[in-house]
Amino acid sequence: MLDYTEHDLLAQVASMYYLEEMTQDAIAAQLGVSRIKVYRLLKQAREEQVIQFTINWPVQRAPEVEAQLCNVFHLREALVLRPSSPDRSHALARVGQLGARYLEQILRNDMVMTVCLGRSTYEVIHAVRPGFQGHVDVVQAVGSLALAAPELDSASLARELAAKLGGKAHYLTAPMVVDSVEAAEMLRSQRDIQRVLAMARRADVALLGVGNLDPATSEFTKGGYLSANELAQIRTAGGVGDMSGQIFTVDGLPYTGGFNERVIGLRLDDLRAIPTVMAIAIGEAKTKAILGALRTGVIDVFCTDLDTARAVLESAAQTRDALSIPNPSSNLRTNDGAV
Amino acid sequence: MLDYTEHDLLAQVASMYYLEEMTQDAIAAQLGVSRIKVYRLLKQAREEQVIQFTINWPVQRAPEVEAQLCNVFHLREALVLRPSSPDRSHALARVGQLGARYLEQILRNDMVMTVCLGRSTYEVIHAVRPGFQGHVDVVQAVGSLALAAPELDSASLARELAAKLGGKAHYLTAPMVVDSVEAAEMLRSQRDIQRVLAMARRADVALLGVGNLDPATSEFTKGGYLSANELAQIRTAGGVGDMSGQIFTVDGLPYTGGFNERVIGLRLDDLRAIPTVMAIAIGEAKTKAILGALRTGVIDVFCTDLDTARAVLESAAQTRDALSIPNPSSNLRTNDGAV
DNA sequence: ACAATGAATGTGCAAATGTTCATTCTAAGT
DNA sequence: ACTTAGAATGAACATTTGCACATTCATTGT
Repeated sequence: MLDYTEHDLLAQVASMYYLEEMTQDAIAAQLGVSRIKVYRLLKQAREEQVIQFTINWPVQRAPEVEAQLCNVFHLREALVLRPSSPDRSHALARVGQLGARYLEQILRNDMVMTVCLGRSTYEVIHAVRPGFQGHVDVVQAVGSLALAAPELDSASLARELAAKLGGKAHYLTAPMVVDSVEAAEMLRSQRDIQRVLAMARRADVALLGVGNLDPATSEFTKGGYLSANELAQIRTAGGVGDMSGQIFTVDGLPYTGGFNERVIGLRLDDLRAIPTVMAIAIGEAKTKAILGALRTGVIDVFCTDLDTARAVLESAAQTRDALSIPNPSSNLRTNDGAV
Repeated sequence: MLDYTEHDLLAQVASMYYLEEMTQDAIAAQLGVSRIKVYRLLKQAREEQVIQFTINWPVQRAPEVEAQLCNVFHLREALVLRPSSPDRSHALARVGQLGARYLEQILRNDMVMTVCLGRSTYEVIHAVRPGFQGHVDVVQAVGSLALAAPELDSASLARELAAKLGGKAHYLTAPMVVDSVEAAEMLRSQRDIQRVLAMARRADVALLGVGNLDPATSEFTKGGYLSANELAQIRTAGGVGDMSGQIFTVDGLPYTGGFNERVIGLRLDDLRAIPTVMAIAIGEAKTKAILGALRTGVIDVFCTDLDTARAVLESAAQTRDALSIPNPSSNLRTNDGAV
């Protein structure tokens, strides 16, 4: 961590350069240091996120679709980004920003958050702006995964978010998945882990991504915890996606094929008890996974883009038709999502 | 205002330059435009605040002093910045940031804000980050002043803030001060002005600076509405400062020498009726003005730095001693500030 | 005491950026 | 159709920035 005077100097220099638009030479002269030093301070300021660049994407939301999602899946809030540019490269970053703004608005001093892992979660956390008034502690919701991209791990995410929210990070010092149920139980009985899990359960807000068990992209396979084969088996047995490492079926029921028990982290029931669970996911490839996730009844606030939202609603309607529930008006509260 | 595709382009370019750290040449090549165009888009992106630089100052507050201020002046909240660097040049910017974060936290969708003019107000508004979830309309609390720095005028401040909060700005199309009471009444009876003033009175949140009637720096003299002489007279007659153009005495009573009636804007009584009035002021030169301001009972939330806070508390204690109120423990609610 | 290691600082140059001015395009008026 | 004001563009140049490398400074081990 950065100590007060260092941090203050970085802030000072960054402010002069980026806000007052002074040249590095001018700053150097005023502070009585060499220009190259100013250059290095600026570099450090960016690295340490003492200065943050926030892009204000033009956000257009889709209130009709948001209302539909809320009705069909009993959500408290849905945030649907209406995309414009054909270029989809920034879609996740923009949805992340949408989620981050929502988060910023609901957080209050002394709340506790819990986060899991993944790119969606990362994007939200990254888009949260520092300078929060007050302190929010952040607890890891699941164990750590040896990932290709270490910044996407739940531990680093917890750290980054805690730094932005002026609170402490609490780490779950365990792997996300272990080899046997016994090993998992053993770990869970450890004092440290018990304490952190208990804290996570009492969190005010949880932030989750939805994984879709795709052998090509799943963090499970990348981390070496599941082979492509095992994943395929799980999918055959009805698993469609996961949140916080907990796999569920397309009906939103926990997967019973014996994987979830080996995960060290919050269970779906734990999540359901958290007052505000916010989930982010985009991509039509994730349609089934998202459908299952929304039906678990875990999610209170869901954040996505228009294409995904439409695909999910479409898919939900089809399933409903297949179950021959008559006339499912989107204005009536149906019971699909409840568990 | 910026239309969607323009805004999107600016965001795109800004993201490539500041986040992905591409050179202007590379961006130009990828988008198929000239480098110079990219340069201009970047410039525009900064001007329009499509990209924003947020400095993460290590903010240290002074809770003891905050509590004292709250007690002595019956404030709902006091925000006191504990300064570190001997360099005071950034003090106002940082106090502004402190105020802005507080604002961001209390604002809710569909609220209405009202703002006056001045550098302090400007700093707060400038530090408010765009991307607010929802809409907040902003109403001018006082008429416009022909200022040296037009960006400090209430009309431009209202515009900037409204843009950031995704709402409409409502302008009070009148000068701040007119030559006679009759002229003022005439103006106030105009439909337009009546409407806007009524709206300002019903605002949920007001943002004010505290002026100290210093001939050298007062916006009144700069705007040509008061000569240095007149100002001196007002000070002799007991006026110590102003908020929203309304002058008050060190006891927090409205100044009765006949200036306030010529101002087109919210009166102190109007302000007192607004649920949340936030005021910002720093500088030991403003001690007396701030003391009077706090005693008007108008202010709910006060934002300043440590030196100023101490000076004001000191000054308040002296006045109390002079009035020989015994044993003014700071833990007891005294009655100084009430009007 | 003396080398050795590594962090902090400075130099010089190539690359990137900002600015000015002339030119081209656009569109509205006569 | 021609003119003209004003915006958008681009070329050329001055300034600023980033970086590789050299140097100094402090610290630790022998």
